[in-house]
Amino acid sequence: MNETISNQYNPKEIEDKWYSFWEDNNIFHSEPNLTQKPYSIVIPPPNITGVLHMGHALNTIIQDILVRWRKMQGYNTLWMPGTDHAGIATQNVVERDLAKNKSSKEAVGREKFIDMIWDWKGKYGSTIVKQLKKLGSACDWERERFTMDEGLSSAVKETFIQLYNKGLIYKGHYVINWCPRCKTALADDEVEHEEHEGHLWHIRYPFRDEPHLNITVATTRPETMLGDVAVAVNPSDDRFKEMIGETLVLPILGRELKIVGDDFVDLEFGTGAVKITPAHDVNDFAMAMRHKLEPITVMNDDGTMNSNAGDYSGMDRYECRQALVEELKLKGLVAKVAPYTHSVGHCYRCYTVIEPYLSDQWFIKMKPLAQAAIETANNGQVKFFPERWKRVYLSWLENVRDWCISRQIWWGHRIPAWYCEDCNEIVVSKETPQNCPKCKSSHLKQESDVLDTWFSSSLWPFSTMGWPEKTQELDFYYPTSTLVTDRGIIYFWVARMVMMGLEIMQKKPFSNVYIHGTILDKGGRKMSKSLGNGIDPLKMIEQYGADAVRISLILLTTEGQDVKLSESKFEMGRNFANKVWNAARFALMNIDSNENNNKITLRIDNYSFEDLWIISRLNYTIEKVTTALEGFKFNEALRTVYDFFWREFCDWYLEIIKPRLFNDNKDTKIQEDVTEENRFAAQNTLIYTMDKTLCLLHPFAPFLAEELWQKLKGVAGNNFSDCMLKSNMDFNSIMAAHWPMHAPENAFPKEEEEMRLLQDTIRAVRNVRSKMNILEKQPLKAIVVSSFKNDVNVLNDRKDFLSQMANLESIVITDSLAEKPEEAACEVVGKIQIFILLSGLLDPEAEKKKQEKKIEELEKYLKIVKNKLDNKNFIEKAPEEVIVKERAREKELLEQLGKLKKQITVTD
RNA sequence: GGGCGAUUAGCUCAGUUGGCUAGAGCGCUUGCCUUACAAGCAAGAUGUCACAGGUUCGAGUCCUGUAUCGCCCA
Repeated sequence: MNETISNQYNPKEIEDKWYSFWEDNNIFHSEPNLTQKPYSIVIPPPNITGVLHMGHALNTIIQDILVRWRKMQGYNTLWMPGTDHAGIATQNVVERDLAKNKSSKEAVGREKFIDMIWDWKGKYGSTIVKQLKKLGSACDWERERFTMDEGLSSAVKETFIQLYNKGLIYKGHYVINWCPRCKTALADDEVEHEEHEGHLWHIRYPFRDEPHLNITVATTRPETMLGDVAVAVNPSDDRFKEMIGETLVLPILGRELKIVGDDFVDLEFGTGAVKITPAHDVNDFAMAMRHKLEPITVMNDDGTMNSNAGDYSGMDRYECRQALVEELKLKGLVAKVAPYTHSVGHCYRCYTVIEPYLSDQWFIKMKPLAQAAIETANNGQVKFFPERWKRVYLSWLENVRDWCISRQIWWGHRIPAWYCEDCNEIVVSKETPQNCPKCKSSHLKQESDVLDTWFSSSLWPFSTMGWPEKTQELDFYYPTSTLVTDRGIIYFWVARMVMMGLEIMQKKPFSNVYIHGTILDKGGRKMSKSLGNGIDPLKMIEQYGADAVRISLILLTTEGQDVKLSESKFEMGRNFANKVWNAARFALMNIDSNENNNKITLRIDNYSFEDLWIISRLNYTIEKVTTALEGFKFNEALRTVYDFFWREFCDWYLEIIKPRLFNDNKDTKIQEDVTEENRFAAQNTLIYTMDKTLCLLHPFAPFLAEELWQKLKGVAGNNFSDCMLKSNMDFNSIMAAHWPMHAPENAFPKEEEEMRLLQDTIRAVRNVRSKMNILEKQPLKAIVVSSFKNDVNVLNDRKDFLSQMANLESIVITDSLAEKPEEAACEVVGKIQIFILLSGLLDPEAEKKKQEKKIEELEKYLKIVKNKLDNKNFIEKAPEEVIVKERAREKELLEQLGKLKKQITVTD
């Protein structure tokens, strides 16, 4: 007996140990090596403000599975980790701290404020990294990057300059999405739309020359009317077309407004006449440009009304709305107030209602970049899993507008542009310029805006590998292999990485994009802080172990579908981990140490039937798991290992081989048949199967797999036949073991077929036992009848096997029975009939009823099968193999029924 | 308004190219503390595959439509 391990798996005892072992041995790290095949993944960099949630956990686990699996397959694997500076989010956190002390970023100043954020980052910015490690992430931490570190900042500047010089970046005066709380511009996709039940106000605008007449316009945001510069109607609208060119008077401010004709106006909306407020609406701005109208901005950057708003100046936009409507009502200018549901944009960081706002911003021209990104997906160079996300990606790219990249915040990459205070020249440069290149003035002022955080994120796949320097990493690992992410950032991040990769590197950033589902709560709602319905992965790791969390999540996640999660679901993973642990415990208790084993040379005939069976099942499992992983079907891969390990290896194989292992126990049946070689063959198969299964399991449950693999290896030794794989590294770790290979010579279909027959027979006996309330420990007498000679032969060969697994004291196997045994319970399964002799225990009435019920059931099935076979069309059109199958089924059913009916007659 | 996904056992979900007497986990019933595991073992029960049409020898699977729920875009 070898080292005994606890009879319950305790993950806490081993997880940190193995993580340190992997880190200390530098096994997560890789270096470019042109003789090897690369496999690389860049992590979606979590925000430094982030705290690990279930979404991160799932995302991380999937990447870890891929990385560990490919590493075992012999790829030179890089998983590039890092974090994102998260401009607005991080700035908000530090601002909130300041506010607690009655201070503000304005009070401390830009430079000091940025220092404070760096301090904050130093203190808390690695929280999430530590949490990722708890999950077991095999990231190359030596290469960890941060979007604001020196190298990445250089990449950002370089990219900006390249794009600017190519005319793909420009500065312009346009209506953008403005968050009045964050006081910054946002990109279109950073605005979240939500249906609001608001109102549609119909407001009368009188004609200048005939004040008793008016045109009614409809708006959901009446406060913006203060910025109106015209009223537009559709030129084909018979109601209004005669009025084009006439002049209206804007109520309250008295501004004169021309009526213009524009096709854009929707005849159906509101009254058919719309006010034009170019400074506060994107469409109005476009119309104003067409009609050469000068925009008038009526708000400040904090959402209060500015001096153009007359008496309303200084009022908050919503106060203003209310007051202004009151005034209009008093003046009799409100024609109608209709309830109106419309979509309202909110800031994705603070959920404040977005204000369309005219301002000076920097933009990237998207059309040319998008075109290349579209082609790359269309020609299959970048593939999506599941494929449907390709369409989502494409539809965004096809309709994308120019990307507003400037942000009026302080934390981020400052735009590398300077303005000459003398001649207004814009200088874009990587280094701070000393003089204006145009007028030689030294009065240069740097642009105060920073870049959208997603700008730096879009460079992530190559900036992390050292670009703009020429590095070996870029040569070897770029383009990366797979990107794993959530559907929520297909626009923000995935599409932009493709555009930037193609533009800057002239190569796609990755080949595959795997989009996983979103983790929801029990009721199918998104997990969120405000709802308080989140499940903390760290708490679950603490409670169940990291492997249990990993196993459970993967078992629950079918390709790309959302996952409804509750805490109790983690029991599934824990129970499986415990099962694996205990199987290994069994192995450790029942294998000899390696010295003994080395004395014996095994030949194929030392192996028993069940050894070949489990080797064959394992072989099949290896193929299925590998294929599933290749298709990103993680759930199917793990489910396959799970079913094999539990339902075949543990439930059957381990039970079957017990007598061969317990050779010092004289009570065990069929002891005398066990030779030294045969016993060793069982041990060898046991170890072999454990070894390979742990390898298959390792990407999913790395801690457990490593612990048990090391333990078994410690006992079984390196030279234990060929069952243990040599490490491809200088030291031993399952991380460096070879991924098991499917091999045709390990398939034993005959044994698999025979095992099915045996299992059916054994289950039938156990079934009788259970129905008759006979304890397992009580041996039974059985007679097995089959008119199929092959079945009889197989069963005869495996008599001991049957006796052992069904606890039979005697067993008779025959191809026919002269008469039905007295007082016997009968089961019919497949082609065979089993009698269990139960003198004095049997209730003949109950037995008869049971048989009748069975006959009824079988006749129902027979009818279905007959109907098929009697159908001429079926015989003509169905494939041969299907017909053969149905015929066999018919034959079997007839056989079963014949036996059962005879049975009844005899009983009567 | 447009797009996508879901609807299968009490619950959570699998179900590849149509061949299905529709599966798993949890829960439930019965019996077991059997020397790896009670986080376990053995045996079992449970379904108008959302609905309505259609294609087909054959539909949970393919097509059309409807309903409900969810997500995204405008």
